[in-house]
Amino acid sequence: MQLDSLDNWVRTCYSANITPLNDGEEVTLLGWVQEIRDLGGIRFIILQDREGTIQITIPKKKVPAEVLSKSEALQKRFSVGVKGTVKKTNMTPRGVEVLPKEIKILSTASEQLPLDITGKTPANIEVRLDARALDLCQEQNAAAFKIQHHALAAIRDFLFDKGFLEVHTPRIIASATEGGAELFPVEYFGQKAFLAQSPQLYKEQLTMSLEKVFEVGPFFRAELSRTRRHLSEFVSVDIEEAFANAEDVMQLLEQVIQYTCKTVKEKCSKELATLNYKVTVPELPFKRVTYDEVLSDLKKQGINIPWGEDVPTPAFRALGKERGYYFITDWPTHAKAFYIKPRSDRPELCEGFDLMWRWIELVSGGTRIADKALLMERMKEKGLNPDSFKYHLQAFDYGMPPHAGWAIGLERLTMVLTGKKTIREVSLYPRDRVRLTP
RNA sequence: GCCCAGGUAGUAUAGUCCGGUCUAGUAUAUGCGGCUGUCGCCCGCAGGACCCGGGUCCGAAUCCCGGCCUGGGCGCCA
Repeated sequence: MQLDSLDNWVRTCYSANITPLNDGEEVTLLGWVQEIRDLGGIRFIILQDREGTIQITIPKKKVPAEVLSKSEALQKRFSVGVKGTVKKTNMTPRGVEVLPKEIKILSTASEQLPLDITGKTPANIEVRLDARALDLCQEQNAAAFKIQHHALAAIRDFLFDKGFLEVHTPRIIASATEGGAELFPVEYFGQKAFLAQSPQLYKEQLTMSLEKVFEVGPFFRAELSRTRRHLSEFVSVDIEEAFANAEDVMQLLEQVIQYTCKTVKEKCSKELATLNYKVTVPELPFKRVTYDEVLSDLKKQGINIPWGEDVPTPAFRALGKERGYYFITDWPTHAKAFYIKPRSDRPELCEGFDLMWRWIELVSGGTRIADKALLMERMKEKGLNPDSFKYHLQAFDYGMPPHAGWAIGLERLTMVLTGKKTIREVSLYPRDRVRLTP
């Protein structure tokens, strides 16, 4: 097929911006054919762009021959440009349609698409991910990512306002940041290297100069996880703050979450309606529950967790979904990472916390150890060799301030904000144990 | 790594328990034809599928074994 070139055409507006008030105006629309309804003497083309759809109406006997023949050649997903006149009408739900004066066919598409883009026959997530580029052309599938965009923008705005500096730390590292074997090895000019699992050590070091920092970026975990809330590559929103403790950053966190929910509720009403989901703005402060209290609540339900053990997911589920957002504090020291500060009054407990939403761990954080000797001791208790952390440990010789921080799993937060039950739905191109493409 | 469940047209499903008019049904999508106000348009026609290999049996989508692939739960964690 002979394709048209864009030439000097410039979009005058998105489809969604056209209202009956634009009656009689000439518009240039760029987008895609979503649907064609041909009734014989009249043909309706639904043109879609990022912001929505609009009907192009073609009364076959009243349009120029060129427009008629172009419109006959159209198929679903063809990329098109339409120049035409807005007409107010009571024949469409939106109250407007566009009568075309000129149509350009900018690209074509397969006759049989791998997905039903009208959503009449929804495909499974596996099939959708295999054709992700097309899948995202459906409004309800793109909606989650528009919400994610606004959520992240809100988080950034809030942190900037609180004086945080956005930083970038390495993704390629020489040794494990938190120990364990859950790293992806990479070859680095003949040396063995790894993909970073977290910016933890770097952001801590930065508190002694930049004081309040945050980073948004992908991190990598080579865990053989197989759940609806794990990815091998996920986006982390990390902060670290000098001269702060766990309670300080918990207060910051609950404000960030509240502000994000408020922003999403205000700016994404269309997307939330598309997803048929409601975001509620949580009240502050969030409930704080200690590890011991969680254990005793579970005991009342007949679930006995020996003290010191981590709380298994089924137990969290048993606690009920009416809990919403809540903090769990005062974890056993040995259950948390080596850099989490033990309580000075009761060293078997630590100043680490998790922010839960129902049974999902959304955020984890805490006061960090600022004392080098204690940090080395904790490393050894965790079976880590302090020698492999020498570049990190040396920072503690130069005036490491007391500090605290946390990390939000962006995709998990997006699940909470969109009601999606599978994390792969809120990752554009998810990576998990079995999926490496597209 | 452990434990379940499942693989049927482009997509989504029925059928599998208890083998036989299953020549594998339906919806949607696709192609062709018809229709001047549709908006999940409508009507007609057409093509299109039992994951792979082996076994049992007169006969296998259905039962058995092996393989491959996928989903869910656990653990781990964001």
